[in-house]
Amino acid sequence: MSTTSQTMLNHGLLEDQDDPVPSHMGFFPFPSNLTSLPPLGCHQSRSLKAFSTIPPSLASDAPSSNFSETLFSSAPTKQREDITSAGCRGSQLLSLNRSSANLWAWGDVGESLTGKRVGGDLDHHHHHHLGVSSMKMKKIKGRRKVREPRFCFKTMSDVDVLDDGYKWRKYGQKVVKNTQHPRSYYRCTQDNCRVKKRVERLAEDPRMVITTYEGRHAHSPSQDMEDQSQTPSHLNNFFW
DNA sequence: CGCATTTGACCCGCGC
DNA sequence: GCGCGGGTCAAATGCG
Repeated sequence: MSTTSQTMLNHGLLEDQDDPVPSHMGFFPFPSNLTSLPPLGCHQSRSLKAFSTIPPSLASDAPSSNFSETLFSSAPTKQREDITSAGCRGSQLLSLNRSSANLWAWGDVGESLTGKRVGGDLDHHHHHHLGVSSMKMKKIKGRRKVREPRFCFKTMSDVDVLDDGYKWRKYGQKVVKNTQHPRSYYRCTQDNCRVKKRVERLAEDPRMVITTYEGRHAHSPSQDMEDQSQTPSHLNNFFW
């Protein structure tokens, strides 16, 4: 069982992307047991989007569930793993550094934020090997890879897959090195929606679930969440 | 029977 | 160039 706050949060992404997405689309409803948001203003930072603190303004609103910490991040996997494996007991702003190994991810976010020039190359890049459908999204002129912006957060939950209002289909599972818990890979079941998410448990504290979203939904949650998403809330209008 | 999950194989990038 | 590790595919399997 996960924690039980009924608060439904929508996060919107405003960055231009290669995908033509209606402005009202692309929201990230966060799991119902997620009780905090990153501090306002985080969307202004292009190099750092990791938060582990409950904003003071929201902390008092947080239900007294066993929620303990939420981390938002657009950090690429390796960095995120470094963070989590380095110990998450603190509630401090997490420092993320670019690394050459992860330029693709940062590059994507940065470019999409600053100017965008991704679309053309991307759509016309051809591919003929196995594993194409998603691989095609990753290469630009053989060097730069393209990834959707990522957001990860950490939640204390007994269930791996947090209910965020979207339907997900599992497409892979992988044992991560130095971890006894496998990482699961999910894809949004909606047609033409390439949003993926990755779920894993923290090695140090298996009670903590790390969920990483990648991409933007090109549709609404279209489920029983719709009602809640329309509930007026100062949280619903938060944007990265 | 249709859809979701499982799981081994494969691909790719990166570091050495 | 090779090995490793992460990410994805897709056939097999499970399940309602």
